[in-house]
Amino acid sequence: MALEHAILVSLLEKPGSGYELARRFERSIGYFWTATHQQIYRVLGRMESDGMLAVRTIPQQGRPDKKEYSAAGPGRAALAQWLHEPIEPESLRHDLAVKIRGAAFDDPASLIREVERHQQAHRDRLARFLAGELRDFTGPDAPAPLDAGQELQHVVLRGGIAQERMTIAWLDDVLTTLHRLGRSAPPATD
Amino acid sequence: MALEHAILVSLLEKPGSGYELARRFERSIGYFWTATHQQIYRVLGRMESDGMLAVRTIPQQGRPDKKEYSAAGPGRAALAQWLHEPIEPESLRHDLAVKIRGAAFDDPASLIREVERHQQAHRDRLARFLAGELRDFTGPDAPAPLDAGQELQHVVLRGGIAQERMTIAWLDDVLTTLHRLGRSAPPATD
DNA sequence: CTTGTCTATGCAACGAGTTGCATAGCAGGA
DNA sequence: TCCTGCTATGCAACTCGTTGCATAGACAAG
Repeated sequence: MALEHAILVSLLEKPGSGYELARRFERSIGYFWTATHQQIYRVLGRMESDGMLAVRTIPQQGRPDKKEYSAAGPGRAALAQWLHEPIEPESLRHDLAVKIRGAAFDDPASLIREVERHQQAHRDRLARFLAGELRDFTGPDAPAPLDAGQELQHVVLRGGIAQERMTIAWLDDVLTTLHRLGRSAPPATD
Repeated sequence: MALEHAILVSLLEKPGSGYELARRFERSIGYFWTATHQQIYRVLGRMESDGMLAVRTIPQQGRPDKKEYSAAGPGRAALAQWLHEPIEPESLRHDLAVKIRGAAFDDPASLIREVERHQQAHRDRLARFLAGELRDFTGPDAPAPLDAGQELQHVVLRGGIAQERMTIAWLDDVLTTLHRLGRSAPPATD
């Protein structure tokens, strides 16, 4: 149920349309939450009919009207209430780990390419995160001093950076293990 | 759709009932995947009717019969096929990060307790992972040398350990930031 | 001129995951 | 004695998330 709250946070940071929100979820919000435009439109519609959001319809030429949402009083109050409720620590879901463990019943070496592909995706994501950090928080064009909201955005981004670095290092460990098993052990054929 | 595959991996490692699988998902499989008994029973039923699993009914006294599942030929073949298909790198879902960023619109200091609670949960999980590593892989009672399956289980567990260590360190960073904002900045009231 | 991409919204169907409840005997502690 | 918890399975109702599709004009590249 945190998608609602992620949307509220994003709209408090800056009002916007469903389409704009979807693009933010590909960028900065995407550091810690993903959502497709479908989910976003559905949840926005529900929140609007629950009176959690204010809407302003902006007519446009040659394209559908833009509906700009903002988090009005009730939405902001709902967010504040949620912030004071305890939540459960995350549970893990890691498909690649399922594959790694499953490789015992196939050829471990055949997974090497897949692991390398994932590692490259994480390297790319790390590069994007570092570029964003430089642009928004630590580079010469960044505002100084940062306000509280920016400090909090920065510490969340540092979490994403740490996550990617850790994952890249772990996948090195996985690759070393797969290479070692490929040399010493034939595929399991039990 | 990876729950099916996680179940297949677990059943290949050792056949068992739905109930036993549910408990494995609280332990070793839980390093990288969680599932409740409801999900497991439902998926087991579907896989059984699809002929992916072999079932053996074991009568018991004073409790319902146990249905012991094992991954027969078709199930194993399906797993092998999935292992050779590429999958998408994980997308992140981190409720606590939503809260941290939302704290800009509330009192940052009021989140400190919640973050500390999460950090403690991660410390506990790290302790469980380290105890499991000692028991199964690096301690005096562990088998030596490890076979390929055990090596792969170990590298997955090392991933969990690295994840928990990274998270604990990041939450230190978050706490430092929240304390700093609590001292210097009043809650946003815009 | 056609193909593709971007803006902007939305429906429909499906599968995945959560929560509450139900059955039912057996064992152990307050 | 009562209450809690363990083994063992399962139904029902719900929300969340994904995928495919549809509309429709603007604009750029080939």
